[in-house]
Amino acid sequence: MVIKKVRTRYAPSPTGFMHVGNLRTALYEYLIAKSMDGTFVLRIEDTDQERYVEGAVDVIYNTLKTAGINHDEGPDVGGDFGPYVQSERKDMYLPYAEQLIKDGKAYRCFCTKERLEKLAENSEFGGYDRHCRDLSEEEIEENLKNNTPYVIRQKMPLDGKTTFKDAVFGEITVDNSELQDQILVKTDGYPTYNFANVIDDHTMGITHVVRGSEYLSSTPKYNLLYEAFGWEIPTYVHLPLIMGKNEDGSVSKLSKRHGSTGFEDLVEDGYLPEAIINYIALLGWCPKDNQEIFTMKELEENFFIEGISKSPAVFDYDKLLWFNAEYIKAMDEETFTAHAMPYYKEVFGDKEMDYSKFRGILQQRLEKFKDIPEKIKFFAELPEYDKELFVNKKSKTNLENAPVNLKEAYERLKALPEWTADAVHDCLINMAQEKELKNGTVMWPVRIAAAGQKVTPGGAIEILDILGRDESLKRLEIGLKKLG
RNA sequence: GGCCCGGUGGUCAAGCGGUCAAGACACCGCCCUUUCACGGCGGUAACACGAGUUCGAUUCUCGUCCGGGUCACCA
Repeated sequence: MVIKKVRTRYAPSPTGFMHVGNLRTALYEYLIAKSMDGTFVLRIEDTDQERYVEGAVDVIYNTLKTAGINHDEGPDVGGDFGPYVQSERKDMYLPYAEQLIKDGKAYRCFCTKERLEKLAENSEFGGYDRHCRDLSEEEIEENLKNNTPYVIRQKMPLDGKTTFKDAVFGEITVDNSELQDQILVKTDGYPTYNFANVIDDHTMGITHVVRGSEYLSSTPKYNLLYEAFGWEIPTYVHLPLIMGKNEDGSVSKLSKRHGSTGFEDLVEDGYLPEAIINYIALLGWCPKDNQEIFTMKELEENFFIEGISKSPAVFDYDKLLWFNAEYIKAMDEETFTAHAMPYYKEVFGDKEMDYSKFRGILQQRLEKFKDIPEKIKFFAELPEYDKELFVNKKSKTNLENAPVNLKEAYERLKALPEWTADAVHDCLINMAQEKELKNGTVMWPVRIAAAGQKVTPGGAIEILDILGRDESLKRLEIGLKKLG
């Protein structure tokens, strides 16, 4: 038995927006191919002339690239099955449709849009009444002669059932009477999505058709097409939908109204591409050992179709955020600083700072890089604050002892021969010991005076260290004045 | 509405006839501690319901209910 090499395809239409649901489909197609040493193909489905969006194809390229989903074949990289853009394959489809007409499996429909609209209004079920399915030769000839615009429809069987097998949902059977005589070729000569899809998948040798489960109910139509052509039916892998929470608590297919659902939006919001990929990989798929953090390479090695879930999954920003923080924590210094630099500049401009010290206080408490300015802006400028901040029960500080201890700390710090983190540390710790105070009783007022805010990344020592001697002492003086 | 699919804690999810029903996020508590965070430890919380099959059902079957998807000259 010859085992065919696995070929999957991602076939987005260029709308200028890359939804995470689509991205997850792309990811799974990629992973299915890679996990079986197969080929991943990118095909652009631009048969809808009216929806063409400038630059939309670039959005697809950029997204796939930054997400780390690299295609082996596609419009930009070529391949043996091109062209990879449907509009460039336009001429391929009509002959197939005409072949079907010849075989009695499709027919020309000359119905006007008006007639169809009326039909929809009057009928409970909607759908086409197969008016042109059995036109006489003469009628067809006449219409053709008059250049009456027509579409080509597929002749669905009127009775019986169609059964197909899906790799994740199992066997699904549908009554053929449910199936409409769907349009294969539009009046403008372009194929419909469904038709082009089948032709392209077959001619491109696609072995695994991976797509969202919203296509489950139209799959029998696809299969009837494959059968009509006598082609081998591919393996179907339908993916459970990604859902979004609505304001009223209900859920529905994730869409723009659920917030940032585009890959670019998410990145803009501060989520790292690796974190997004890692998160969506686990939305609807579970590894054998429950591992959570995955590199793309690990995903390629561990992915398996049986691990795909049947039930829809709600997109959870909290969990995504957790992944983001995990990825930040795992970064080496260079990577971290590269990501953080734009935000440092936002706060300090071109001023020289010791950024390695910022990494020290930030890396463990950052969920998104874009939170940096908010966290460190007090270094650039002492905020206005109320002296009540000096009061803290747990540290045993109050308005009576804070001025005393702060004054003492100030004097000791001022006398320090060198201003290093260690020196500051020893100085304050020694003071606490000598005075028989909790460390916190000394540290709290110092930190408050130095930072001017209750919560800070890092403690008193790190803050004094970064601030430097002059600025630190200046701020402590302000604090003393406030307390005095 | 017809058809299709799904239903394990708030969320993601293991499970695939016998388990005290994993784990992660979120939440709560304790510890660590110089605030916050990180880290460590612990806790609250689930098999939608009803029949049937079986010695035994979360697991298999059917029904009910709930949720979602789909019914275009859009993809």
